[in-house]
Amino acid sequence: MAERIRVRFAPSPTGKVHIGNIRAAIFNWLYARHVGGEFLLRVEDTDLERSTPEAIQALLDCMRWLRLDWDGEILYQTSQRAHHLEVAEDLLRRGLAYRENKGGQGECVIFRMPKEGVIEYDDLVKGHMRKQAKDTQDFVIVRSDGSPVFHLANVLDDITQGVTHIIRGDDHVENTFKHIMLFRAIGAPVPQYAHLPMIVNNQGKPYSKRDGSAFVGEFRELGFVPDALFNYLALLGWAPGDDREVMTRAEMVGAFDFAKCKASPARFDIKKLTWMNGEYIAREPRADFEAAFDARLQAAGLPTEPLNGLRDALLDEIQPRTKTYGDVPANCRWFFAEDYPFDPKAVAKRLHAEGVPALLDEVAAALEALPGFDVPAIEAAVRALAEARGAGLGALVHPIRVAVSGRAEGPGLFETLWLLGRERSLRRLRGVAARLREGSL
RNA sequence: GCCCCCAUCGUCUAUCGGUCAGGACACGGGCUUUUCAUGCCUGUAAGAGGAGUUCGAUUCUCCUUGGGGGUGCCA
Repeated sequence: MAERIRVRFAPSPTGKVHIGNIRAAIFNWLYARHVGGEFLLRVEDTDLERSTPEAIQALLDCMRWLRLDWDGEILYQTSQRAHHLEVAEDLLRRGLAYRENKGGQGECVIFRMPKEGVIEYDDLVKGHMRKQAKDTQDFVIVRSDGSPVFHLANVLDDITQGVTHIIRGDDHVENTFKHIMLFRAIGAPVPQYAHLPMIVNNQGKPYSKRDGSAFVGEFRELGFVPDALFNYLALLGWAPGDDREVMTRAEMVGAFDFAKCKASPARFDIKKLTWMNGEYIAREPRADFEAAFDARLQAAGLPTEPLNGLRDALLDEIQPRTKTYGDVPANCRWFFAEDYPFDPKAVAKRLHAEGVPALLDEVAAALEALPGFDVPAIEAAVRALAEARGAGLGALVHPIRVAVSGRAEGPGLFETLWLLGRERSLRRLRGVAARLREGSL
């Protein structure tokens, strides 16, 4: 019977989870689910300074938000310290490691790397890898202060957890040769390795917070939905081979394959992520959209009920054009509050034109005279007025829109007026006309 | 310096020797006879350079160039 495949995500909790890091988690998860193996979580909390309970909580929140469910209990690396040191002692006894005091920092334990021959392995994404022993160096496994170093702890914990496949960032490639020798020295089977290309910025350097949002929490704040972020990140370095891009979890799990993973770095493109996020939001069930939508309005100090009611009709207009939830308050504030900001560019272009005040008053009068105030009637009235003035529809539509919303874009104008309601529309139209005349806008 | 890796449109990618080098994002144009969004149609845009192997290279090999990673007490 084949051995059950086990992979792991082994982050050190530092308070914030970097997208490059979570991408590694995503690939691990995808692979585990694809092969029906186990996805383990190990918290490498050896840095006591940064590994606070809050940092660990932030990590777990992030995992849950992205629905990266793990199997079994979490292994905390600090709990393995005694074991790590025992093994170091054993390596020492067997002459595979030695003590040395270099630079007067005290004695540390150093692992011996081979002096001749070659170390090689087959990387699931990078192919055959080899390194001459002469190009390697012995390395510290226990610091002079008695604490185990990453290399030792990492390898031992992988043995303890029965990890069969190590899927991690490209920055660990060099460590792999060291780790392989450690596995051998300890007498444990060497796992399979898969090194994922780095996520880089426009300069081709590792993507960092200097390049924009780099932590999962920030994307959450900005109003990206977890499935979109997951989907986008999964596509950085992997493609199913056909032209699918927006995919469900099940589709991604089904199609995932290291043979389709690229070995070259991938640039992070916020524009494409934003597009994909819009795709996900547009397809969300209305209840989900409403929950996120309301939360954003409330956070901005706005009511969740539009000034003129008609909430469902309003949401029909808003949902398909929402790219990120963070944009919600600014994009539809005028439907929920009487005070709404005017975009200076829109004002300059559409309102600061000859005859606009008179036009707005005329529109108001026409709308006021309407027997009923519904979309077809509004449209007919505006069109009739345009014709009477011998003007194009655009000459009326744009100033009206900016007057009632302060912005140059939004739902269709006739729908916008209807959603706003007659009284409010008239008041805004006349109010803006007056302000334009007195030069206060 | 030394070691390792990488290289297709601006970006993410498809192509597993023979393709009009395809798709998506972004950008431009058009239509849906108002904006924005959506949808549909459409345009611009790529195999870093040089050898070699081959009837034939984006694809295989080598070199150069460029980029990235690593280089004994970060992880």
